[in-house]
Amino acid sequence: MDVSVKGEYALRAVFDLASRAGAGPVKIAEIAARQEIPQKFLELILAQLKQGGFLGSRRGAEGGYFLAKAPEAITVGEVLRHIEGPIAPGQRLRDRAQPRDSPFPELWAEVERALSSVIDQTSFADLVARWKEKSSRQAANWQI
Amino acid sequence: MDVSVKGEYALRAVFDLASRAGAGPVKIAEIAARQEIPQKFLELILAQLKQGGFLGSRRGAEGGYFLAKAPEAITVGEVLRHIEGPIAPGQRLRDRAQPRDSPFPELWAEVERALSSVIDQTSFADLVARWKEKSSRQAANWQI
DNA sequence: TCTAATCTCTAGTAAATTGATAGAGATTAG
DNA sequence: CTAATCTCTATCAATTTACTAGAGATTAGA
Repeated sequence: MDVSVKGEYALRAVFDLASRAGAGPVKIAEIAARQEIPQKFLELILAQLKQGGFLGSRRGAEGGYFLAKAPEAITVGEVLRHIEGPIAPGQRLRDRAQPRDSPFPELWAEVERALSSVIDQTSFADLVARWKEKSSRQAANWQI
Repeated sequence: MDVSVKGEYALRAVFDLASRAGAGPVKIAEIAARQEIPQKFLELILAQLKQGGFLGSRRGAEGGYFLAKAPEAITVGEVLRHIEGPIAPGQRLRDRAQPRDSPFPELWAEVERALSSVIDQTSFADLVARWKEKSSRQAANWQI
């Protein structure tokens, strides 16, 4: 019921790119350093995110990765589902037998709705906005 | 981000006992058969649930397991957390480095609140009530 | 007191998943 | 050309997951 390290790395990477959207390709090595992600591991994750349509890339010198869509158009839920597979609980036993009329499928549906109300409603533009908000408040405190 | 098979078995077992609350000990073999859980695996799960204070047991002939509290006093969240460990996301990297002021801790907190609003507010008494509701509606349909 | 029925405790284990690492190849800017 | 990057394929150790095995302890009832 938690998010894998890989999933969290993926979110951080997309966030990193979202906070630099429009400024050209960003090198894997830069993202790895800033977000403290093992570089070779990050390479695999970025490739998977590209294959999922979230990122674009350019090879060669001055190459790197960039968002394939606007930050407003990418949600946390989409990225997480693409990296982690189905997020909803109650899936592991869905193929196996389950006793006739159990109350659990309904419960899992409720859980999924609750989860979705957060992760599918939060875009990377939202995350960047909140992060800038917080940074500026901290800066204000420093003044005092 | 899903519930383990073990976790779902645990919920089913507690549900099974909740739907028979007050009627004396229930044998592992019965629960295993009704809920379609491998018996030897279920034994371990029930022992863990007992150790968590959810169940009581009696050994020997006519022995079995029973709820240690009223069904109203046991929530899905409690059982799940006891079997699965922390349910909240964003925990895997909590010890390792994370970049200064990231927007994710706040996001994980939101996710946890959303999750909690379902699993910590749903008791096994609720589950049994919903299940009886559904059963009686189905019975009504059969009449027609 | 016997005995059959149960829970209990300790081990073990095959398969899958996780979180990486290694290195050669393809592509591009300058 | 060449240095800088992304890309592709393999490999791998550690951990977790979902079980199974079997002997031991306890209890109800005859």
